[in-house]
Amino acid sequence: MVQRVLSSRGERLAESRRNVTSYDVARHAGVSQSAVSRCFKPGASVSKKMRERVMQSVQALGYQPNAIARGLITRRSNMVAVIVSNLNFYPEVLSQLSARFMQRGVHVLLFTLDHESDVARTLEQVAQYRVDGVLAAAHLTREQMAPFHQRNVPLVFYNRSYRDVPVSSVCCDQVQGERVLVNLLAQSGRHRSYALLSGPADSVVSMQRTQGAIERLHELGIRDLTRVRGDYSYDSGRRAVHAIFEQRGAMADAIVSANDMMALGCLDELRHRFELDVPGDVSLVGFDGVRAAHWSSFDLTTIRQPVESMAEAAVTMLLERIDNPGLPAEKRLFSGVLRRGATLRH
Amino acid sequence: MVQRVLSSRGERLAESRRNVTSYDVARHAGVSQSAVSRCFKPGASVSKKMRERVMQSVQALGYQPNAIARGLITRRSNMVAVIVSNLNFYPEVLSQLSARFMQRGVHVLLFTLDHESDVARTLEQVAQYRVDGVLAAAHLTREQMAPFHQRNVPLVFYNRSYRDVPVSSVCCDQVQGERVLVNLLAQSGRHRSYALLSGPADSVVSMQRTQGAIERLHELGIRDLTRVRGDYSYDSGRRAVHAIFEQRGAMADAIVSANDMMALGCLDELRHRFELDVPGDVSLVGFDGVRAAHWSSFDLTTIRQPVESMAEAAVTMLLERIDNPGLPAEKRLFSGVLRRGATLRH
DNA sequence: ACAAGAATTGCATCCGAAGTCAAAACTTTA
DNA sequence: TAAAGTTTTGACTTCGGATGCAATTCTTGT
Repeated sequence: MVQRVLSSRGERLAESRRNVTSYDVARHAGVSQSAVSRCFKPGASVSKKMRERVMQSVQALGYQPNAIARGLITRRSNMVAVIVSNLNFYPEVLSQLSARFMQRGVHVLLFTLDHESDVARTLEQVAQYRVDGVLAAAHLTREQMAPFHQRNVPLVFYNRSYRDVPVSSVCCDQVQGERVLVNLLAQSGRHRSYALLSGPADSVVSMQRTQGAIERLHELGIRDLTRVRGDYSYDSGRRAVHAIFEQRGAMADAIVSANDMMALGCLDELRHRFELDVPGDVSLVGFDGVRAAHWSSFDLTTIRQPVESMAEAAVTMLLERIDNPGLPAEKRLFSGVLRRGATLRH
Repeated sequence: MVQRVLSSRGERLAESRRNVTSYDVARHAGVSQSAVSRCFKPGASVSKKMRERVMQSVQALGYQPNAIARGLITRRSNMVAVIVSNLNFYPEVLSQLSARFMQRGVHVLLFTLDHESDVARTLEQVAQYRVDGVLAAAHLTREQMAPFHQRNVPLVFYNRSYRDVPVSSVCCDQVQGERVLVNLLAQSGRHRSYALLSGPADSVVSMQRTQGAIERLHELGIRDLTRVRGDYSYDSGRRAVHAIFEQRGAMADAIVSANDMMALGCLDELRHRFELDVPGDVSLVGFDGVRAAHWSSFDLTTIRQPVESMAEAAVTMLLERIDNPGLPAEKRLFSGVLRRGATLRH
């Protein structure tokens, strides 16, 4: 009962404070609705006098064009979906993407995925909002991509590439990056035993990094390699150090971590729990170039992903494809930038 | 010329692959469009037979209701705007908010603000998309809030409270948190000189924290207080240590930092540049409870903001107000949780 | 089997802006 | 000044789904 009363009051309120529409403006200015609409279309045929009159009414009434209605008729929502998994790990990526989209007047509908989220349902939602494009920093199966291709919705992946699928992507060259790091470790000539700390089994990025490292270690004829797995988190890095120790019965001379967070965990555990010196006793390399890797407690040797360039490229690629649906898929691969820190023995 | 050809091809494509509409489904199923619409409205009056027939056609044609069109007629976009400043600092907040909104079937239109972004323009965009509500983890002036109040769009602030404005907010009690920290420092009885490291001048949160600390220090009769200012970043924390040293001619016994990031910068600079012992020579406290504060290199004493509870509260408050516009503004204040680390002398 | 009532369905209209096209209002030229 | 050309303007339709209401179908009771 109370509920009813409240909601009816709400309705009355909503009724009285209905949003100002282009018709209201038209009436107020004594012109047609079309005229009002045209005043908001850049490059439309409107006389100065008309534009002034309309804008005056717009000001007077506080009119704001309804982007929803506009989207319906133009079939352009002016929104893109950004799908990210584990937002916590790489906040800079989203931050960069968002800023760049906003700058170009495109709005971001954000979808975050975690292990418990229903990907299918999420993608359904993405489809229902008729976004103009999708930027995915998350893994999708081919079946999940298919609807976008069918509906001709441009799709660009960030740091996920699908070898045999003609879909656009912007990636950092994980394999090459790891090779550079392994080279660096090998060059010092002071490491006999290596440990490789991978990321989650279902992460393609981790797989590529791991593969790059193994490949190069193999080429260099390095046999003493211990492999452990983490989940990209700092804590799993700490645990990994114990796993390595238990597996070998001693610590490795060099640890190659699939990302920075885990590397930092390793570093802390090596120093504070094992009381080992890095780089004196153990060398350590990471991947990503997160902020904390630069902190003076760590000064990690790592490969920095050129996030700014990658974000710019991804945004540009997506918007180009929105404006021009005929463009073919394209994969852009950026090289990571080596950052020499102090976690590597010379 | 090429342009023209391409775009006309694009149009033709778009024409042929037009999205499936409810009319298409209706025709395919031999029923009316209303019937199709009703099948997607929970609790609508539809017979089993009808629903089956319609759903079969829906499957066959791959129909997805157009959320834009629905939003136009229902005046409910089912989207909320989330406005955040400096996304990099508190990724967990956005992550929590996004997950909770998604879980309740509400979509997030993300707006990020930085110092160079045009707030007015951004808010205009928010208004044009007719979002059902706004969750702001950023500072807005009263004038900037006004349009939302006028249009009856619920607005909830995260960690920004406006003393004299009747607007809803969910905050962490900054003042009380700082008082707890100062008490802790004072209790040890080993600190004579204090330094207070504030955040940016335009940050209300920083002001409150600073105020809480000063207030309590004053009550405790502590006179030896050096004040410096940072910008919340790790690097500014490092610089602050130098500023303190220069200002006093010596290091302070205790440093109260307005956030964790700066505290970590201080910590690193104290240890590695000044070669001082923390907590042996200097005690240090932060605020926020970011991940890195827990890392074993730091083990910072800080106040953890209960992000999960706060995000849940903010989301709930906003959605309640969307469903029931009559609800009055409400301010919820959560206490921070003291985390005793190892940066405090006993 | 039929009337009364309940449940289901379809028609018509609406949401708010944009685009088409022809009429109207200006310009320019002869 | 009239004719021809150009620019502006407004009437009307459209986008795709939701909803009030009347028409229809299905129940139920007698």
